Amino acid sequence: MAHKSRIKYTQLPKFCKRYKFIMDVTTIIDPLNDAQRQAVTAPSKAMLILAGAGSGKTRVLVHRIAWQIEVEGLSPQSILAVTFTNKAAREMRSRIETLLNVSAHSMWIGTFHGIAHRLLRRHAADAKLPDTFQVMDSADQLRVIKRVLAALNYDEAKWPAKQVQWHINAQKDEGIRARHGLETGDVYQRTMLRIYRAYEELCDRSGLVDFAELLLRVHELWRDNPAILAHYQQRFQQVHVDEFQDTNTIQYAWLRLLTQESNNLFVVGDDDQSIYGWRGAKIENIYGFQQHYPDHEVIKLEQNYRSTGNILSAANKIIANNNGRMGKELWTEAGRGEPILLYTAFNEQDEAYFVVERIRAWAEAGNARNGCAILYRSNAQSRQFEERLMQAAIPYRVYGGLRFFDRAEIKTALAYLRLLANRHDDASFERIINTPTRGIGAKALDDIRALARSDNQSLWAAAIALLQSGQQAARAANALSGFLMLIKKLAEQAEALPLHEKVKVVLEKSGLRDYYAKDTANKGEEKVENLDELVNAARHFDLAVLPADEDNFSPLDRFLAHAALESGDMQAEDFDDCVQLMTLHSAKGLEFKLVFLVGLEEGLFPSQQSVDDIARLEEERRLCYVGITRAMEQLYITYSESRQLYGRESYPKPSRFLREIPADTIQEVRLRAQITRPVTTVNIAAKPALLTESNHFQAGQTVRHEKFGVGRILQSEGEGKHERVQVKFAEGVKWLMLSYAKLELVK
DNA sequence: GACAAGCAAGTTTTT
DNA sequence: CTTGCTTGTC
Repeated sequence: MAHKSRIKYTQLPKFCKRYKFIMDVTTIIDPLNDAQRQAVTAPSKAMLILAGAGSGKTRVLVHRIAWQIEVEGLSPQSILAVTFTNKAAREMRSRIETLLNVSAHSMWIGTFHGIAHRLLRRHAADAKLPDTFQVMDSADQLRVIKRVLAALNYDEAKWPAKQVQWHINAQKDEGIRARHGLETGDVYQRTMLRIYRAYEELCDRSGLVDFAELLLRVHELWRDNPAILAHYQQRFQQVHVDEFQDTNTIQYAWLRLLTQESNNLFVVGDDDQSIYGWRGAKIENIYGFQQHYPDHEVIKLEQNYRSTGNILSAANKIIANNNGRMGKELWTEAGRGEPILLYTAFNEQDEAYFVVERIRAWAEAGNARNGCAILYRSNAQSRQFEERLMQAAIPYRVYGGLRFFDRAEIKTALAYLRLLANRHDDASFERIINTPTRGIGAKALDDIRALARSDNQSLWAAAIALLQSGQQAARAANALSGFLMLIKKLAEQAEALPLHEKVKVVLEKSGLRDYYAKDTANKGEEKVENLDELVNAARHFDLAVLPADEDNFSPLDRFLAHAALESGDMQAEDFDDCVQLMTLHSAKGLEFKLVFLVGLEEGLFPSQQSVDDIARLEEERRLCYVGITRAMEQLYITYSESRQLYGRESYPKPSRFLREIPADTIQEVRLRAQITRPVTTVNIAAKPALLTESNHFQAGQTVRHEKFGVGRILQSEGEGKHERVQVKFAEGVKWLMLSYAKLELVK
């Protein structure tokens, strides 16, 4: 494909007139600052955009793509844009549509996995996959691994399935196949290799593809089929990547194959926000990029449009403690804003109490609750905040729970559908052969498995063979034949129906819906509702205007792929007016007017498992940087002097990250005096306990606690709701909040 | 096949 | 302390 003559657009206004889309060009260019504009209008070559938090990275991507189409004259089909999450892909697509006022559906905008899946569907045969291949999510994968372990007779206690899964995925992420492994390693290596091999065989026979496999397969497809690779190299004139610092080895290898001829790779990322090293993301890819594309250009986006000066100053100072950064300093035209507020809690309940109290006041001042977030390092921390919020009757929403498509009943229903799509899907076969129970027990299943293994065939084929052999007892044979007939009948009945009718028929005729309806003990009612919701989801799928499809997906295939690849989608709704609770990891990419960064304690944040390793500690620091830069107007940071951990009281030290915050950006909240006063970075840890005359309790008094028994008050501090006392009980010294500990004066 | 008791473990998560 | 999972019993 011949390249059109290209003009440099650095001096934009002069050239505008040459184009008929003058309006569009100004809408594309005008809202950008200099660095952004430079990135958007750069000629086609390898570009690395280092985009700090809140510096408009999505804007640059969106405007860059618009620029390519409107000014460079590229057709939408020649645009590829890759993201990590479906949410990011959706947002990019819709923003392009808004900006250009055209449909973007002919552009390939999607996740690495979504795009890989699409490619594999198109080139299934060349990728050595059956047309009917199905995508497994990680729960499916875990089940398959458990099966493999059982088949190989490995003790699950010694070889935990989770660990095996982690190992296999790590291998695939590095592009390593089981056949590449050597038998020479130690027992661990050899065993893992054997399991990996058996797992690969099973997946191949069942037509199952896990997430890592999607990427690896596409890499191999392109590597081994130069004609196919050349086709896509020519088709995609511009390749855009979001969150480049999160790419792993195979994803980057895949991008390089695609762009090695034209160097047409435009990546946006932030080394300071790389927080997924633990799951294979290679921050090194940013450095690799500079070597692999020698003619690349680097543009830094450092102007921040989100946060106040104080917040940015703290973020800059903290991240400056990391080594080997690309180097970047955020700045803003906005003023310094409010100081960051630091609260030292006595225990985790006090911490929650304080946070919720501030949220209540903030909401009462007329702010929308969903503009406010509580961010924590680990999920377990959410509980006390939830309890407090519930007591205060403040609606809240916790991110990261069980997702719709991950629910057991949904997975079972999907297994029926998958077996209809592909009879040799062993994982689905096993899941549903006796659910609902139909008298097929362990014996029958063992026989089927044995036959499948000896004849190297799928469980479905083996089941038919077993039945025909007539070796089973009449009862078992009847049960098995009943199951096979059921699937055959379902397939016939559902054949011509629209998707949602298919789902409905499957739920009814399989007896699955009845099975849960009768199960009153285990929230069966809720499960039935979920199953009905699945029918609904399928109906939406039917109604959605599917873009004219170049690929040969059946609606059922699409639906199943959607369930595996976009399982998070259904929980994204329902924002309402809720306080947002989430981990720091899930907060990446989001912003809130008011942010509470809680639990800044050594051992918790940074996490205990990370403190001995510089690389991991630096990732924790980046996580802290991510957390701080979520805040737009006001940031609170809290830590507790005591915390219940695994049923034990612990007395953690304040997080080292606190000491990295410049003193002139932060103030300590002093409830007792109802004022805030500046705090120096040195004395944060050394907070003297204050001895005060208290309303009811005084040092020296003896009190009774319903759980700890009788004790003596050592000291007290705080007033009103925040009054607390330190009491020496037989089992130790405790700080108690008078507002919840029901203390009784003994004398 | 359902249910209870016993036991071990206990960051971060998307696809 | 909690949760989730395996084990054992009816």
